[in-house]
Amino acid sequence: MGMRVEGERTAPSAAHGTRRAADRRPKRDREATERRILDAARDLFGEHGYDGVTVRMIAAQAEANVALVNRYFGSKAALFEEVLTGESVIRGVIAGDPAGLPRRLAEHFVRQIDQRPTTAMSRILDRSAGQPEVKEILLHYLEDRIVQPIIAQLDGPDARARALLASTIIMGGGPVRRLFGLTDLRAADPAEVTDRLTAMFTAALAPPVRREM
Amino acid sequence: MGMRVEGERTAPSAAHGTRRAADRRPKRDREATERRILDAARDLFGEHGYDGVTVRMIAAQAEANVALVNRYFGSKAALFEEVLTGESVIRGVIAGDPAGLPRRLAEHFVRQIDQRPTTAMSRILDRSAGQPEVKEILLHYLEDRIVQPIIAQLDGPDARARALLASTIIMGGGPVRRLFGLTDLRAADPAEVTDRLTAMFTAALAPPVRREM
DNA sequence: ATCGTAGGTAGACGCTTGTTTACTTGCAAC
DNA sequence: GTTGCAAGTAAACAAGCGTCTACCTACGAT
Repeated sequence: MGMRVEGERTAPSAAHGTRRAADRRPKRDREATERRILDAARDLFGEHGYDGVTVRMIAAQAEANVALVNRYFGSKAALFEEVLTGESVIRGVIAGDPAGLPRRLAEHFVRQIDQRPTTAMSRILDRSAGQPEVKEILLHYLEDRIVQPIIAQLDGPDARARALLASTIIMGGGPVRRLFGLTDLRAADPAEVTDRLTAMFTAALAPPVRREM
Repeated sequence: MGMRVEGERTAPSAAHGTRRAADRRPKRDREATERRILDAARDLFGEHGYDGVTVRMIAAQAEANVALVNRYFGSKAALFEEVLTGESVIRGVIAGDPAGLPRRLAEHFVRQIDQRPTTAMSRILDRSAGQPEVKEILLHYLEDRIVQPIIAQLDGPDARARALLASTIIMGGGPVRRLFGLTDLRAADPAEVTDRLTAMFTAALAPPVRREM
């Protein structure tokens, strides 16, 4: 329980002041500790969201002292921001030819259903929008990483509104997955689900058809 | 600020033990107090979600004492459940002919964008799934009020998966609205947005087309 | 008038949160 | 060795949380 594990540090981290020897791995390695904290934070924030995670949980999973979280990262919110800016999987999904964007988004969605350890990102989004202290952080992330890149690929009017409709699907996936579990969605044919989602994203993003009234 | 408002009670509440006179409105009216607490809870839970609301906030908005919240409703979670079971707007939206279901859902979505004091429900859903104590409450609500009614209207295989995809849109609306505000979505033509959402819901819910492989 | 009781209140309980303050300890240079 | 300093630790901080207990007080019945 309260025992401290000595082994299994991850990397030499050869930048401890004036370190010269190659394999020297000190028992006290700030860089490695920071990395363990960051990894634990990414893992836990992805699983439970901002409010669902305490700094003590992070410290425990990182096998580090509670005080180090704030000492190295300033505050819980700053650590959250650091985790967020480190994530950039969705960027590669959005980039590409505009015509294939709906299908790429759909495949990304399905991919998150299939593989168990999902990219922490989309799971962070839903449950973390509570406190005003992180709302701004989240807003910036979504704006820069999702909405604006999508808008850049859209032609025609109301590009922003269309991008927000697509974001609705993206952000709704988290709560649904978390509440209902993945088994129900996994039960269906993946190709079928992908086609459906592609159609949904297309409906959200496609240029407006001319309407007579 | 700390002053107590005497007037503006809402109803006579003619069931206070052996009350006989019609218009007698006591300064101490448990029924009215319960109603004020319930209204405040519905309002605040809808605005900030379960975790974002404290019983002290509820008591303050209801102009009631903090202890009364637990005395009358048992606990914060129980009050939350009461609020949830009292909401049933979405039920009327889902009921009707199956062919028009996507459009009814879309119109419901747009309606929530347009009118400012939205039905508290959909705004409660997103931010409230944190603690296990409410997860089950939420799950039951969504299952009984949304997923199962939708499934009942669907033909063909994978009805549950299709209903969950539609739920994704429904549940994604909350976070998007809360984070990005409504102005961006309101800026677009409502009829256009409704058409888009109808297409999105249709793509999620329609019976599968036969696929050759 | 008075009295019982239900409605309402103030305050504290125990707990958890994020954060900070002293303190100890390992490690490397001298 | 001894010393200096960064890394790490334990314990407390103030604030906020949901909840509960002991106490007032208004009001209908007597």
